[in-house]
Amino acid sequence: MELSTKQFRKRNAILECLRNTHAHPSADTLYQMLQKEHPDISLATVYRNLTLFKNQGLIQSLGTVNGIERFDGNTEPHVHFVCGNCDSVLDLPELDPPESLCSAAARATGGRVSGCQLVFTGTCQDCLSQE
Amino acid sequence: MELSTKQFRKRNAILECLRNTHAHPSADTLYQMLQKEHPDISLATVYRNLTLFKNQGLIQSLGTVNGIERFDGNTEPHVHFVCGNCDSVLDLPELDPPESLCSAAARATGGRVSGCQLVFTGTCQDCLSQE
DNA sequence: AAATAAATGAGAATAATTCTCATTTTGTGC
DNA sequence: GCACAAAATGAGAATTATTCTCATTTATTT
Repeated sequence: MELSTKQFRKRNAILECLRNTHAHPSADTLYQMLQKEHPDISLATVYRNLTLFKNQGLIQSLGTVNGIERFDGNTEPHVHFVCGNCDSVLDLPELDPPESLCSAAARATGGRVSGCQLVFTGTCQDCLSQE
Repeated sequence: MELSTKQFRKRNAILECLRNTHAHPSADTLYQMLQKEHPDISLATVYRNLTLFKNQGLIQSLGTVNGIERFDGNTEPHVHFVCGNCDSVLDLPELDPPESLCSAAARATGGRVSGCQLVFTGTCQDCLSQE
């Protein structure tokens, strides 16, 4: 049987697009990236499905950078760097993620710890060289 | 000479209020806290001065929790815990802040690292006991 | 193929934050 | 103390990322 593009839900396209980039895009950036392949996609659909994926644990939110939420299709624990100049987000696979400290954090709070995030901030290499 | 309340700028009140709480409040929460002493304060003034303090390094932003920015009057490096149920933010002074890893992060990125944040997420003790 | 359920598009609604501008307060020089 | 300039503030409008509504389209089930 033939599979036309239309048969694939846009939902899958959104997830794949996010998984295939290291740019840690916002909903709107993702929307623009998707328009090449899906010219009729709606921004609401992108938001809707990102929320869905988040709740399902298929993706993670990095929180907001300059008031805009950023997403990561890689749910493996890893460390991030955020450039305060150009708002780019980089992975730092060289550094150990702090998951091993979760139990200590749970002990300290008396609550349940389900995740953690380590984020460095500063100026990225590209922005530094353009000064 | 007598010091009437009016002589004190609201700016100072905002900074003091933030420094005297461990609640990591939002701008609006801070606004409500301030209204007892300053019934005529404006929400815009709270936002304005928080932005100012942030730029001056007098306070730090914790980023957003559920789309709302949270602030911390304590600029000493320390670890945070965010409850995903009640949105409360707790300090974890028991855990080592990750500042020592900044140089490794700078090496990994090739950029300049000016700060870092370690945040644990989960369910706080209070919310756990209410289940 | 009919009926039901799920997903989507378009635009309106919401809400946190920022902006504008008139007014008030503070600081400075006389 | 008084006139003037500079800074801070209040009130509400403007902005904007995100969510919601609902009619339509697409997928699934029988």
